[in-house]
Amino acid sequence: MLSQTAIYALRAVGYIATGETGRPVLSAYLSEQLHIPQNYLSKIMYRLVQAGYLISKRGTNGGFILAKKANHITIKEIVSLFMNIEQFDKCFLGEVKCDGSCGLHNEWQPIIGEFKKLINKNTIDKLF
Amino acid sequence: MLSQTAIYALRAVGYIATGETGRPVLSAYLSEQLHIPQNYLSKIMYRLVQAGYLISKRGTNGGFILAKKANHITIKEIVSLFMNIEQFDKCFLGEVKCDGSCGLHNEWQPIIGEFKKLINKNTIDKLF
DNA sequence: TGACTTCTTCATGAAGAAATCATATATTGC
DNA sequence: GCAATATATGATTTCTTCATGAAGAAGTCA
Repeated sequence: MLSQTAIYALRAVGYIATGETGRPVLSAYLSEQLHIPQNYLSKIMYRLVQAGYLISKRGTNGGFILAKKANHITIKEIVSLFMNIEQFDKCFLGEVKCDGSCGLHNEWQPIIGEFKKLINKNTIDKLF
Repeated sequence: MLSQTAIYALRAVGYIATGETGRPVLSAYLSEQLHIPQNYLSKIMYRLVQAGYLISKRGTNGGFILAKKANHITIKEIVSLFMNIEQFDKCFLGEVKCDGSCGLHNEWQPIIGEFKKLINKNTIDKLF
C-alpha cells in the first residue's frame, strides 16, 4: 500500500516526533536505529526539508528537527511527498473511474475508505 | 495493493468466468477487451494453465476455458500466483512482526484484515 | 583560523515489473 | 497434406523503484 520510500520517510519523521533525545537528530543515527540505508535516507530527509516539514542544522550538534508541531503534520502529507496518492482512488481491479459496476465495488470501497481516513486524520506523533 | 500483473490475471480469469461467449476465449480477444498487452497477457495465461486454473486449446476454435468451476477458484489463489501474499501480513510501517507496539496497529489491522477476508472468500465469478 | 561535523547534491548502479519482438509448436478444417 | 488459426516461449527492452558512493558546501566550536 505504501512504497518503501514513504515508509522510510514516515519512520524518520515519526521518530523525530517522539522527541526522545531532545536535540537535533542525526541522519546517521536515524539510519542506524530505523534500519534505513544512510545515503538513501539522506535524500529523503532533504526532500522533507525542502517541503517544509523539517529544519536541518549543519555542523557540530546539528541534525534534523521538526519544522511544525508533530500533531499538525498528517501522515497523508508525508506520504503524498513520495507517492502519487491518487492511486488510492482506484477500484479493486485498477479502474480509475468505477461507477459501482464492478462486482466487488461494495466490498472494496469501505476498505480503501478506511485507509484514506487513517492517513488523513492521524498525525505523525501517532506513529510510534 | 495488487500488482499490475495480478490485476491483469484477475481480469482475464474473471472475464472467462462470465462465460459470455460460451466458447473458448481467445487470448487476442481478451487483450483487446480488457486492455492488456497481448504478448504480456499470453505469458500470464500460460502461467494460469500451468497452475491448473485454465485449459488451453490451440488451433482453430481454440482459446482458453476454465479448468474448474468459477465458484471454486478464489481471488486469493489467483493473486498468490503473481504476488508474494505474505506482504499482506506486514504492519503499517512495514514491520513483519508487529506485536501491537506500533502506534497505528489497532487502526491498521482491521483494514488489512478486511482485505485479506475479501480476497479469501470471494471467488472469480464475483469479479464482473 | 582551522579542524571537524553534518547536510547537500550529483552521478551511478542493481533489481524487478512490465512490455515488446520474434519465432516455434500444435490443432483444425478443407 | 496444406493453409489458416492459436497458443507457447525465449530473448530483449524499457521503466520505475530502491540503493550506493563520493565529492562538495555550509555551519560549529575551540
